[in-house]
Amino acid sequence: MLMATPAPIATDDVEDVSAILLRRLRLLDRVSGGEAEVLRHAIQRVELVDADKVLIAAGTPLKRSVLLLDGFLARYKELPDGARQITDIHVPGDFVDLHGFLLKSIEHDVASLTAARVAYVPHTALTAITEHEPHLARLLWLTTLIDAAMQREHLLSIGRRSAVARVAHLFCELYCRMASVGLAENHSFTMQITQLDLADTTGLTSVHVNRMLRKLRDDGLMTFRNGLVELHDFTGLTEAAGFDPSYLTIASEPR
Amino acid sequence: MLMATPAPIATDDVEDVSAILLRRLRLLDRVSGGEAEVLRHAIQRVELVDADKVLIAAGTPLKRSVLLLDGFLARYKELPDGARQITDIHVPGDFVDLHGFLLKSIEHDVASLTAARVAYVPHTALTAITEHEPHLARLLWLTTLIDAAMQREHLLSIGRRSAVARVAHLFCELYCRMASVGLAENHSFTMQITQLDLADTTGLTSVHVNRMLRKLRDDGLMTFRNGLVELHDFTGLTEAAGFDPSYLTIASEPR
DNA sequence: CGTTAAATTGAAGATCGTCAACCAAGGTGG
DNA sequence: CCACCTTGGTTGACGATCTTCAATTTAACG
Repeated sequence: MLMATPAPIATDDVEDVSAILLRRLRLLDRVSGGEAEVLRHAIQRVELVDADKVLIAAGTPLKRSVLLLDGFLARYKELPDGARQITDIHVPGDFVDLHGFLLKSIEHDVASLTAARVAYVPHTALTAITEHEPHLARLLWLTTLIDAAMQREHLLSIGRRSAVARVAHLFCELYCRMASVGLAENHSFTMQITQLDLADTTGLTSVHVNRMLRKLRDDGLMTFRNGLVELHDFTGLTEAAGFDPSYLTIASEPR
Repeated sequence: MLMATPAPIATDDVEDVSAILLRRLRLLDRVSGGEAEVLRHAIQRVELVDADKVLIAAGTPLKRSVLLLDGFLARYKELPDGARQITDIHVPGDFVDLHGFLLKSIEHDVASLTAARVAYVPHTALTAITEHEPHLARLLWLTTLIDAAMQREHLLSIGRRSAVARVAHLFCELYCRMASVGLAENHSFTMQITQLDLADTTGLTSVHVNRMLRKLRDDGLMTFRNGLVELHDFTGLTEAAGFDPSYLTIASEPR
């Protein structure tokens, strides 16, 4: 993962690039060697992007989709008055705008929250997968459905949870997602995003997020400082959040 | 559609049953005669349900998916304290829990808001479509992606819009969706849901929804009484809502 | 009619936002 | 090398929006 202190990043190791996606898909179902090979060939180019760059502007016609390898991306919508709502925060291994494959253009922006490394998959390759690899196609479809499940949990948070619970819930979810791809352990991970990003995700103001983080810190549940997330009392945090990860961990049955 | 005053409902006209889904899909792309035939055979049973019935409880293993023919269904999540958040309101023609096909079980409940008529599609038929009808499979996938796009707009509403705007936006969206399947015209449609349902959708209380409806009525924008929705000043309402329907009307390109 | 669910309105209070000031850290240029 | 500039974080005071509580009205229905 990208560190606060610069770390060497391989930019063209395609083998490694497909690995994180495979790891993700294999949490959902068996992926055959042939399918893995098809995925490997579908991934075209690797690019580095700085923090706070718009990768995809709403409405742009799309011919390829973005796979996130390192760093954090966000999808968000904006109101005329400038208010921003982040609908999804993406972690490495996420097929960020796979839905753009069939939507042809997306109605929201995609931007980097931190420096990031991404790969591109042309839509022609995805069409071919739906034509010749139905099982793999179902798995890719499934990843977009899990995205939607996370959006629904997000709706529950913003619509019905208190401000503290929203912030706590977000970190519970991010920890689980990071851990599932091997980027978090011991209830800790690094994430160089701002409190304003958290506010735009939780539907709060940065001022209020700051107060809620302070409360969580005072209660000994977690800290978030300098991009380091530490969940000191994970059980207590999940209770404060009303967090139940079942929407993330899908029962493993053949698809 | 189901009326306040009972209307005759055909319960076994399978031809008619596939028609509303076809109409929906044909808004998105060309559907061949062969594909239409496959869909017709995929639809198995038609059932009537009363208002306020849980059709699918969260976590139940699923072997079939629900197609809504008449009336209104909702998908929602609940908090331990009983607070409810509706994530999606479904209108006739919606493939309500198509995502249950690959998720195998869904993490939220599906219930009827009004009396409704539904049809079932077995998952074996859907698997067959992904195996033998890739283009049709892409169209079905696309409908789940449009659901997710509506959820994102919903997130923007709850996270960043004022209470009046949220209510106004919801009715703008429902009108457009009803009109697209021929169930609304002249900026009016019938919908026998309660103000509590609206509250659980918009993340407000029923008391506050009531006040916002009053404001919209006083401003001459719309009325909602006895299940009759009338958008007296649609332009004004879209302005109050910040409504832009582009997330619903997908550019028609081959998929 | 009597009963129930839903809508309506008022009054009071809590949560969260706004405004404003200040601090800390890191980068830049004179 | 250090002033200074920018970005992000922190805190307090105050106010607005929305919730809560409660009472009353309306509508639907046997």
